[in-house]
Amino acid sequence: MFDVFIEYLQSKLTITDAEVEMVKQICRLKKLRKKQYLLQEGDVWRYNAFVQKGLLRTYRVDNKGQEHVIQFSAENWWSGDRYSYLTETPARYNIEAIEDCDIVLITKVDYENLLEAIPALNTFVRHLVERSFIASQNRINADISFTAEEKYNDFVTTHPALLNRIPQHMIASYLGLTPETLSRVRSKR
Amino acid sequence: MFDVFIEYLQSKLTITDAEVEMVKQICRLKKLRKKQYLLQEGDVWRYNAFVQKGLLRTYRVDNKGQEHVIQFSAENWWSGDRYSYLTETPARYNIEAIEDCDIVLITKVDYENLLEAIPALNTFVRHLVERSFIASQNRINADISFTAEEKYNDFVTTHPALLNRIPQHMIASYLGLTPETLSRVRSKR
DNA sequence: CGATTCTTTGAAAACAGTCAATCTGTGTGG
DNA sequence: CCACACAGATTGACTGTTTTCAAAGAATCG
Repeated sequence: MFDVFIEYLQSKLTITDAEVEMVKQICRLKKLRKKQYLLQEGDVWRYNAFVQKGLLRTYRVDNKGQEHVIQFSAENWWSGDRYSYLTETPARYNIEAIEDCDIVLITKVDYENLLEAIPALNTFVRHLVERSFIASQNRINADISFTAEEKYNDFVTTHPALLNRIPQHMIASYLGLTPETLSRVRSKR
Repeated sequence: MFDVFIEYLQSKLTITDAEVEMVKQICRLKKLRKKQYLLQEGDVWRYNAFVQKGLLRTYRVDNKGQEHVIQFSAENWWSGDRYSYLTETPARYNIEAIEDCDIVLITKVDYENLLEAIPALNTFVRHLVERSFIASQNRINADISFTAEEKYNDFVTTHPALLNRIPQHMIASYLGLTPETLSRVRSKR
């Protein structure tokens, strides 16, 4: 049931059988069909979510009704609204399944306790978040300095595996472009 | 000598006198005059840097020779090239003093050992990096969905204290705009 | 299949960038 | 202390890229 998640942990750090048992105790599995929501704007996000299977998109709706994709989360990656989680305020993001998904959910309290109980996991998560931060900075760099064409080329080389699983207009949104512009960029290659 | 840093730690977490001593042992102070560099592209970044006083800018030079500001770091904040630090490869960023600075440096080995020795610090740093990540996502959101005017207004409300300490052309660069465009945006307010 | 969603294409408009010149303010050295 | 140099900011005219609006083609899914 949580096999993918447990294997992920074992591949990333040394963890005893007892600790694996602790983890399993606090995990909950959530299945999502395509187009269903893991989180909707206005709800408070109270979990840490690990994607065992499938693909999610996190997006925000601006005051003109336009959607902007903030993140994609595929298998073996994490999802959630960290700001809502941290402050326990209503989420400004929506998280929707692009494909049928298997998600592991751990509540905030269980998660924080778990990390205190397993120092190696605490350190692993710290390093994980640091790498996420590095990835964010790379994306910021692309956003502020690349042309439309460069943004797309960068996406293709950085996320080749996602390319054929995500509708083009969502990639456009992720890159801060209109679908029409992305279509034209692609036709020029 | 490290007073500001120690006070910062004490304000953020509970820490014993012995632990404070440990911290002091591994700290090194670096003073920078305005326009001096903390890190230059090509060098490997091997520290964690805490700004006690002053203001730094982290920027990258693109293949057309154009500078792009990735981050500003003022007092009571951290600086560094996390990617170079993590991978021990030559930095792609430059970090330059906008004002005279007092910087606390801790080497990678000392830092990692310290965090293992003080679990509360490990958790604090994890939360710190998580908040940095949230801030990055907010900036990405602005980059992909705001107009020039909205980007500047957002900067003004998010970083009011920095506004008068940073030359306008650097703010423009941070926002992904040309100095001319930012000047025109400002004249319209 | 039929309906819906997604992608492409075209033409016009808006926005931001470029280039060049001028203006402003600041700091330095004589 | 003044004059000058220099960096930074502003302004104008123009260019170019991206967006917008609209419509027509694909592709996908029930």
